[in-house]
Formats: sequence, structure tokens, C-alpha cells
Amino acid sequence: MNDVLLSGALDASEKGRIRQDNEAIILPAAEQVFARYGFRGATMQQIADAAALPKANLHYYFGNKQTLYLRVLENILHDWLSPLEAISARADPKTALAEYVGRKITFSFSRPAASKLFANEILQGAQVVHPLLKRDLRQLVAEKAHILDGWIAAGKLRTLDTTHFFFSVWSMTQTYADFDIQIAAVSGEEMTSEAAQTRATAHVLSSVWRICGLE
Amino acid sequence: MNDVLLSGALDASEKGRIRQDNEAIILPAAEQVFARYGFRGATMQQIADAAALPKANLHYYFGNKQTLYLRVLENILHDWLSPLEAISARADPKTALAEYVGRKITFSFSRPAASKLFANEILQGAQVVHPLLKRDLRQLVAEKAHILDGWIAAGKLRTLDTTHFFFSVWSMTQTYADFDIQIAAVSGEEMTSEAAQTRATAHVLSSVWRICGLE
DNA sequence: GTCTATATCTAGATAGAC
DNA sequence: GTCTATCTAGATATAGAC
Repeated sequence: MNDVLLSGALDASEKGRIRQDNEAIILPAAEQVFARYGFRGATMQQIADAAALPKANLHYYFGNKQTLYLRVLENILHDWLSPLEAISARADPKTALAEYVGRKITFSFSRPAASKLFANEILQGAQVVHPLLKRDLRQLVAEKAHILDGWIAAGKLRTLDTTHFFFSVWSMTQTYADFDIQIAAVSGEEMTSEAAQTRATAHVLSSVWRICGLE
Repeated sequence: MNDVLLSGALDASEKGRIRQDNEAIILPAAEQVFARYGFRGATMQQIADAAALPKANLHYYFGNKQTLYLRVLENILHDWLSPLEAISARADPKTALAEYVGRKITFSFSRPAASKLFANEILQGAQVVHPLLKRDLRQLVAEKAHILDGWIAAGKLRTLDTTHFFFSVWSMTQTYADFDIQIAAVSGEEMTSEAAQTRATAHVLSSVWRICGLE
């Protein structure tokens, strides 16, 4: 007799492994669906279909829709924020900005669903991430803006509003993910090809440099 | 006896007036709710509550949710597009761009819900407006990019990708509506004050001018 | 740990009295 | 033209056999 099959009993490590595997299937599926419809518009059934699992399994692993949404959002936040590391006081301004813009736009092209989910979250009131924006992101931007102000004082950059500068860079880079459909429709080509992405990156980087008086 | 009250009969002009009045109450309420939750996330009950009318009245005036959404979106599209009029071949480049950026950012500050609804529509797949983007908007942008290319050829502007330039200007200006919550959280102030809006406009305009080599 | 069947609630939409 | 009551479909969530 096979007790494992009959009773469903699994030893601790096996149980953990199965859970890990299934969560790794469910979370990306949920990211896609939440990205497209927002929290309220997304349905557990759609996510289940995208993951090719019965709907009940999602509840077994995540309890409820809200928790699943939180888990997906957590995974995104780190990757959304990490490009800011490129801006450090010691770095060369032009190189640092190139790395920052490059990492932001690479995120848009490689994980458009993640960017869209974040956009939906903010657009729909930032119910979940508002505390994080108000504390952590505000603090982080203040630090990085201070570094830019230092570069301006040292005559390395033209004068500009360094806080609004970040709003501009975020929007110019994220638009390639969030508004990809509009961009494809207007430009007449999908931005999936290497060449198209290189062209977009060159345009944004050149724009950012010009804003800073570096070109 | 008052036949009007008892039978509900109204003469044609009165019927039209009541309809006009009620639609004028329902449409802005619908704009707010669709902007916040997208088409699928929004509920007719929420819209009814926002309009302070029974839910059945929405169906009486608009038939169904889809039609109501279409009517709201139609009202937005014209105002979203019209700033492009500022770009004309005969205009002075610096003045034309100032007017264009000014009108785009004014739209963001004066009608944030309209901008958000449009953003949600694109973000969630552009189910409704995709044909319009692919035909009308593409054509319009091609014309305006051609004008900018002419200015570049005439040495009035620095070399730049004039199509991607529009993606950048749209994103930089619309971010003040679509991501207003993030901007308020990070900058520490609501962008509702005259002074804050003037500062944002100055930053974006100056950035656009620098991208074009006009400053 | 899986998955069918189901309970419960809320959505869009309509009927019909007023 | 208004609005309560209600229909039906589809949503989240759970029970319970396997």
C-alpha cells in the first residue's frame, strides 16, 4: 500500500518542495492576470486557468485573493526599486545615469507585466503600497536627489529639479511597458525586437543626458 | 388631474431636458469610478452611488455597462488629442512646444480622472480604443513627427527620434495625473496648489526644450 | 496535497408598480 | 421618467472525498 498516495501524507521536505514548485507556477500566472485587470478586475478563475490548476488550489496555497496579490506585489517591488542603486555619490554622473536608465528600461522590456501591475496598483489608489511609497521610497528618492544636487553644485550637471527629474525618468522608461500597446499601434512595430529596444533605449538615454546637460 | 405625474408622459423637449440633465450627472460619476477601477473592476452600483441615483436609472439611460463606458471614453478622447493642434509647420518651434506641453500638463492637472481612465484603458489591453490608436492616432503622430523632422532638417532642433519624442512627452506630462498618488507621497506635497503645478510645468517644459536643444 | 461539488455573496440587467 | 424587487450569472471561498 502506498500511504503517501492514499493519505496525502508527505514528509516535511517533500511538502516544502511541492509547495515551492506550485507557488512558482501560480505567482507568475497571477502577475499576468493582475497586471491586465487590476486587483478587482482579476478573477481567481482566470489565474487558475493561466496556471493550469484548479481554482481551489490557489486558495489552498495562498488562502485568499488579497494575500496572493500581496505576494505578487512583494516580488515586484524589489526589482522596481533596485535600479536606483546605480546612483551613488562616488560614481561618474554620465555613467551612473546610463546604468540607471538602462536598468529601468530593461525592466520594462523584460517584465512588462510586473510594471503594469505596479502601474495598476498606483493608478487604482495605491491601497497596498502607499505606506511604502510615503516612507521608504520618499526617503530613497530624497537621498538620490541629494546626490544629484551635489553634482549640480559641483558643476557636473546643469541646474534642474532633481525630485521631478525622477518622476520624468520613471515615466519615460515605464511607458514602454505600461503603454506598450499604444506604442506598438502608433509606431507600427512591436517593441519586442532587439533593434527596436535598442532604439528606444538610445532615445531615452540621450533625452536624459540632454536634460542633465551631459550631451 | 396631473397626467404628467401619473403616467410619466412628458413632451419631447422636456424628456430631452431631463435626459440631458441626468446624463450630465451620471457621466462624470462614471468617469471617476472607471478611472479608479478600470472597466471590469468598476461596478454599476458604485457609479450609481457616486451619481446619487438608483442603479436601474443607469440602465435606463445607457442600456448597459459597456455603452456607458464607451460614452465616457468618447468624451475623453477629444480632449486627450487636441493639444497636438499646437504643433503646426508654420509655428515657432519653441513656442509650439511650450503650448503643447502646457496643454498636456494642464489636462493632467484639471482632469486627472480622465487621464487615469485613458491609462487604464491602454494598460488593460486597449480593447475599445485600439482601432482608433492604430489608425487615427498613428496617422496624426506621423504628421506631427514629420513637422518636427522638418524643423530638425532646418537646423531649428537638435537631432532626435521624433516619434519616440511623443512617447516621452505623453509620459512625462500624464504621469502627474496617472501617478499623482506616488508623486504626492514622494514629493511630500499634493500637486493641487498653483505653485506646485507651476513648478512641475516648468520642469517638464525645460526638459522638453533641452531634449530638443532649445535651451 | 488534489480537486469536485457547493455554499454564499455580489455583479449586471430587467420587470413592473408608481 | 423613477425605483423597488428580483432574475441569473459569475465571483470568492470552503467542504470533504480521494
